[in-house]
Amino acid sequence: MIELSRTDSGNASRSATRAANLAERIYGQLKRDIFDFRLLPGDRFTETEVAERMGVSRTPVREALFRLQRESYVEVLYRNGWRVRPFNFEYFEDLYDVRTILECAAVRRLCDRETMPQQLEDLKRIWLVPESARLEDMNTLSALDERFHEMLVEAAGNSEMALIHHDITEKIRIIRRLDFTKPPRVDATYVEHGMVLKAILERRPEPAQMMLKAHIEESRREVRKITLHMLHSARQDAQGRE
Amino acid sequence: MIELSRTDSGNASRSATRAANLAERIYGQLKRDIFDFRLLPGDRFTETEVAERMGVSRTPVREALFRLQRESYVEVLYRNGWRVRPFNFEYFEDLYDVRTILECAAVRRLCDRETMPQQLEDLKRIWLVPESARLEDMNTLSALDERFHEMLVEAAGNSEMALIHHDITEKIRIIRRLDFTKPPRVDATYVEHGMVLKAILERRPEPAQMMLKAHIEESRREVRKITLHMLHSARQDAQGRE
DNA sequence: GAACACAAACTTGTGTACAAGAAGGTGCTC
DNA sequence: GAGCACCTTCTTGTACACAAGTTTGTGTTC
Repeated sequence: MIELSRTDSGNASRSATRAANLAERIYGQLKRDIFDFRLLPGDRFTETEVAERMGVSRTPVREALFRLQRESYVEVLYRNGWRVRPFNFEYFEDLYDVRTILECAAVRRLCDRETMPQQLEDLKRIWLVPESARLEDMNTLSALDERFHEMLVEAAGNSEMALIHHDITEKIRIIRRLDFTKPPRVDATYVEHGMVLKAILERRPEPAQMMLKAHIEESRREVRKITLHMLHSARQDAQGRE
Repeated sequence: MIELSRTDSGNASRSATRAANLAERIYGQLKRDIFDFRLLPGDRFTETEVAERMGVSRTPVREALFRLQRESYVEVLYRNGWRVRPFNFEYFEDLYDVRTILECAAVRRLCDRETMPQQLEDLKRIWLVPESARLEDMNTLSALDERFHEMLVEAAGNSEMALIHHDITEKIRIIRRLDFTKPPRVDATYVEHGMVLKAILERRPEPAQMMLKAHIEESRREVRKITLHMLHSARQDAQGRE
């Protein structure tokens, strides 16, 4: 089976299961609420409200909220409740840019190495496969795509860079998933990832960076188109529920 | 007077003054304790201990500690106290690398612009001065050096990149200050900053990046030498006090 | 009817009490 | 004396009570 593990201290989908402490569980739950648009950008809520809904006291709720605040998902209004941070497209654009910078730097470093790290082998096994062996499940692919980019950076060997990149990945996941709603992008992803990998293995940093950049740019463009529509319908859903 | 303001939500030296809430004050105080080696890497302590010393309850102390944990200054041992994270030189090396990557990317972007942002003018007024007008106070220079690099990144116009770079700056400040303990480095800093600025203003990205890289590398080398000695004597001081 | 003062209802910030669990010392057994 | 079980002590995790301050609605005045 494919190994994709990571220390992963902030994954919204998994942190709920291993609930070492309440605060972490609340953190995961809130994050998922935001990601699944149950809590919409701009929505206001109070600590007591969350505490009652989750059946715990305010203490762990506050701890979770402070973490989410630090990660800029929510903001506190002095003695006046909390708010899910409104969508800011410039924010995501900026994050995409930083992501590109870091990944390109990682690729450059990889090409400079004489021996390739294990991660590259793992990636080859996943992405350099015949067309018939390509996966089709959107959720799996979305997760694999994330791991492709993260593992590239991890392979470069700078843990702090990998950590920062991981944080960015977490932050843009909320809109990035939308990239995999259309099948054509799936095939394109296989092709583009494959080309990047080959360029790295052939130690050709310039083409590798260029293709990686183009690939991210393509995905970003796709997401940009979908997000507005998505947000709109989520708002309508929410109104329908009221 | 020179304007160097920044939103700056985590500066150890300033956050204590404007104590909006206790948690922030404790945060600043603890950070300063770590920076000034009153709390040494590896030192263990408890929440109650800190709370009593600062004359507050555990609640704001915990909030402050969680922030410091997230910024990887301290770590919690499950139901067994807290510890100042032991010095890890690889950690600082990695951060220096990421810093270099981000600043080089910023410089590249700056060179691509047709009009230069205001920040560049400010930096010129500080660093492109005759030798006679150079400042000599180490603390001021250390702060100005930090702002030079931060402002370069801010000038590039990507707020998220600037934020990440700012976080890194905060994290390496504890050892970076040591760079300004020797006068020769002061002169070198003036020369090197000046050269970088000129190269940017002349829209020559390659030399600009190379010089910036060399400058950071030089500073890193200097710090590397001093840190070990510094840490050693801090440990001896601490033992003498016991 | 409009504007202002006031009070009631909430909200977060902080302090405190108690619960769950880890570590280390103490006494017992062999 | 060595090893083990137990218990005390101390730690963080959580709940809850109260303080400080904001908002909002209501009543009064003009």
